[in-house]
Parts: sequence; structure tokens; C-alpha cells
Amino acid sequence: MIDAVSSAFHILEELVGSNGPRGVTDIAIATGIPKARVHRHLVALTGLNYVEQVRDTAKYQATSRLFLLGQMTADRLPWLIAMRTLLGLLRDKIGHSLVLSVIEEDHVRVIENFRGDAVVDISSQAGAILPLHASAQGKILLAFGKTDILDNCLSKPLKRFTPRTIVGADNLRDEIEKVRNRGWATSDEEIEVGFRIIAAPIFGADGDLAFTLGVIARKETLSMEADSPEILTALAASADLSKLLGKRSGSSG
Amino acid sequence: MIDAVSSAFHILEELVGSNGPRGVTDIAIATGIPKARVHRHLVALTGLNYVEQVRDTAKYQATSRLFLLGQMTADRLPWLIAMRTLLGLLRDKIGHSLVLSVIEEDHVRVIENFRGDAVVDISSQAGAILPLHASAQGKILLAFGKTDILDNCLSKPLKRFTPRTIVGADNLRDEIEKVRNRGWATSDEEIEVGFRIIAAPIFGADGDLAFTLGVIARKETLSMEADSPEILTALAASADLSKLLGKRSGSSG
DNA sequence: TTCATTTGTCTCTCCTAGCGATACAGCGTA
DNA sequence: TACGCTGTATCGCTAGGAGAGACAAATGAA
Repeated sequence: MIDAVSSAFHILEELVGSNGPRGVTDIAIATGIPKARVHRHLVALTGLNYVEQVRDTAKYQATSRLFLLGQMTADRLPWLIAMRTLLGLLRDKIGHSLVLSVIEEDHVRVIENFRGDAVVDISSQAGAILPLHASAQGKILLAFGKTDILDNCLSKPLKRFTPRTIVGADNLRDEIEKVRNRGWATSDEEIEVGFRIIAAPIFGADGDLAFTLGVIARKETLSMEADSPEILTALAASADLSKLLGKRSGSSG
Repeated sequence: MIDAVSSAFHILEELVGSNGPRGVTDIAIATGIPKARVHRHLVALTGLNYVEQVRDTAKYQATSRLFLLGQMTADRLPWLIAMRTLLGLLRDKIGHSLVLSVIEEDHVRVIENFRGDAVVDISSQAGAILPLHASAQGKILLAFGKTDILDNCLSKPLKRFTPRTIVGADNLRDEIEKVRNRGWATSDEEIEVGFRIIAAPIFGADGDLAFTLGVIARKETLSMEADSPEILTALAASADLSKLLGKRSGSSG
């Protein structure tokens, strides 16, 4: 591991995860990296055109070049493009917001939102890490990921987000068993009052869980019956995507 | 400038600019970076989850995490999102492929393509650098960028891409003068036989040229008359985008 | 099979590049 | 004016990243 590179990305992530230009001191505090190092890196990144200094304020922000790097990455990952176009179409079809998340070791990270057509938009933040026991996507990982993830999750106290959050170890174990049997997961106001999520697993070429597809909506508009059109559609889509990924050799990330 | 960070991004760019997993030696040769260093960096980047090693082949490729970094960048650059949605709509309206490019110092780099509805897709590659004297977008930079860019461009021999490429210094000077006067540029089979491009400038908050909007199509389907709907629409759109950028303080990248 | 070549990876020493402490300059504010 | 911020510059120190080269595992040709 090269420390300088690690620091650089740490700073970039911090920069990109906030919603405005950031100052050197600010970033130093947020990341825990000494100010001098932060400054040195910001200057370096500016030289590489991945960061720019906002005139007047002297604060720093990421540039469109970093966006471009991501775009080019997507161009080289055909399955990513295919997934995105498919999910775009799916969103148009069912109207609810869709959330694509990637499995990273032992957590679930949101890659992209496809906003529904509801007046009030519901969407999670790209880059966000979802709670394992309270989100439908997290339950998918607990059910279809490596078994030690579930054990590890249960070894720590489960955080309560709403009155409906499952915080009992045995209850969660039962829930995960149910998810594993029927092949899809729900989060019924367990993470935020008034909102439901359903999620389905997407498997990679190696057969391992690679992504999850989530449908999120206000509870009044999203049925959680097994034969509801949303669930049937989501299951069909995730199966299609698994098939899509199966065609190639590469894996997730 | 931190060498390690510079190397890391150099390697990443190389990785992302090719269309498949790359080997260590391969990248070392392509980038001119010693093999040992490339390997060390790839391992480091793998540790940061921005790169993964493809099983079996042992080659490396960028992961969706890098894509995510770009997406998050876009989320923090409101004008980028606004531009993208506007251009998406515009593409649907005029049907031709659109190309959004960013001005980087003294060259023009493609950020994103919005593919038209033609059966045969025409699009440039995201990340590609466009020739200044032969592309419509390049002429925009020569006309509206700093004057030394034009001088510098003319100081070197102009590469001929097609029989119609302008390779005479005086001819190019006249052409650029014309572009500057009317506010838009064309490339009439000057870069590839059979294809036309028209481009318009998009100015940033500081009044400097920041982006260009290009329309690309087969020559039979794209009129280059000043009053053609494509040109009028493109000009209106780029003016709108300039206005959009004028509202905020940040700049390009 | 055998040999040769090339791959990704590792080991080693060397010295430079990145490090933190500290100082400094510019800007608002009190 | 004095203060408390900011971003930036300086400067020795040494840890950490550098390159050369060795190595093993593929790969391919004979």
C-alpha cells in the first residue's frame, strides 16, 4: 500500500462526498490527515487537473476530469453500461425509484439512483453505505453473502433506526432465513418511517453475490405481497442482470 | 507534485483508456513507468478497491468504485448534471449525436457522448482529445480561446486527416476568423470522410471558453447552412448553458 | 517432454521524495 | 491594533517508495 496514493484518494473521497468546495483545514480535520499533507496533495491533484481551486474562496473542489475518469471506467465495463440502461428502462416501466448497489466485501454501497416519477423524490446518496440489518439490500447481503458476514453483524448490537427496525438477533436470523428462501428482501419502515424498500440479489459470473437491485417508495405506493407487480418485475430484472453478468468472465469491484 | 500520486493516476488513466484488462508489463511499456513501480501501484490501488485483478488471467482492470467516484463528483457539480440532462433532452429533440467537450488549457477533451437515434451510431470516445484544426470543437477553441493557442497550433505542421482537412496556415487563419465572427464552427469531412460536425462555444462564469457542444452526423443528414434547425438549436442550447454556468462561481476543470 | 520466453511477483538496498513542525502572509472580525 | 482564522511556504529528517534484479509459474514452440 502506497501511503501517498492512499492519502490522495482519501482526500478525494472526502472532497467528493461533501456538497461544496472544501478548505484545507476542513479536510484535514475531517480526514484526520495533517494539514500540511492535505495541502500538498491538493496542490498535486490540482496539477493533475482532478481538483481545482475555486477562485476567491481558495477552497478546493473536484473537477469534471474526475467525472470523466469514472465515465471512461464505465465504458470499459460493458456490464455496467448494460445494467444502467436496463435499470433506466425498468424505472420508466414501474415508476418507482431504483437503487443499484454493489457488494464490497462485507458492506453494501450505493452506486447509482434511478429516480422515480413521484413528485416527491426518494433516493439514497450515491456512495452511501447501507445498514445491513435495516435495509432490504443489506438483508440480501446477509442472506446471500458469506455466512460470516451475518455472524459478524449479529456479534454487534443492532442499531435501531425506527420502531420497526429489527434489533433482536434471533428475529434477524429468522428474517434472513426467510429472505434466503424466497429470494428477495424487504425493509418495511425499518430504516425510515413511511418508506419501504424491496431488494433482489444480482449474482456475478462466479455465482457470488455481486450487486443488489432495490426499489424504494413511500409505503402507500409499494406493495410487499409476493405476487405484486413491483416484486415480480424486480425479480425478473435481477435475474436478467445475473444472466447478463454470467456471460462474461470479469467480476465486480 | 507528488510523484507517487502522479504515477497512480497515470496508471489509472492508462487502465481506463483501454478496452480490457491490462497486464503489468503491458502498462509499464505503455506508460513508460518501470514495471516494479507499476506493480506496486496496482497492488496499492487494488487495496483501495479502485482496481481489481481479474481471476485466472492475473491482469488488472478498474472497478466500478472508480465509476462511483466520478458519479459522486458529478453530484457535487450541479452544472454538470444540468448540462447532461439538457443535452439528453436536446439529443432526443434533434436526433443527431451530441458531444460535450471540456476545454483543458490548450486542448479539447470529450467528456460525454449523447448518441443519436441513427441506426449506425456515430460517436467519439469519452476522454479523447480532438485535433484543433480539423474538428469543429477544436476550431471553437482556436477562435475563442487564448490567442497564443492558435499561434502555437500554426507553428507546427497541420496533420491531414482527409482531403478536405485544412492544412494551410493562412486558410486556417481565415477559417478561424470566420468562426469567431459567426459564433459557431464546422468540420465538413475534415476529420473523417462522410461525417460533419458543427460546434458551438459554452462560456463559463468568468466569461472564458469552458466547454463546447458538438453535433455530429453523416454529411447527408446534417445541414451546414446558418439557418438550419440543427445549428439554430445548438446555438440556442449553448447560449442557455453559458447562462447556466454564469449563475455560479465555480469554473470548469 | 524440454527449453526458452514472458508473465506477475518478490526481495533487497539506496536515497530521495514525502513527511510534520513550524513559520508566515493575508483576510475578516472584535 | 490585536487576534484568530485561513491557505501557503520552508526546512531538515527519515521512512517509504524507488529500481535492479531474482524468481516461479505460465505459456508456447520444437
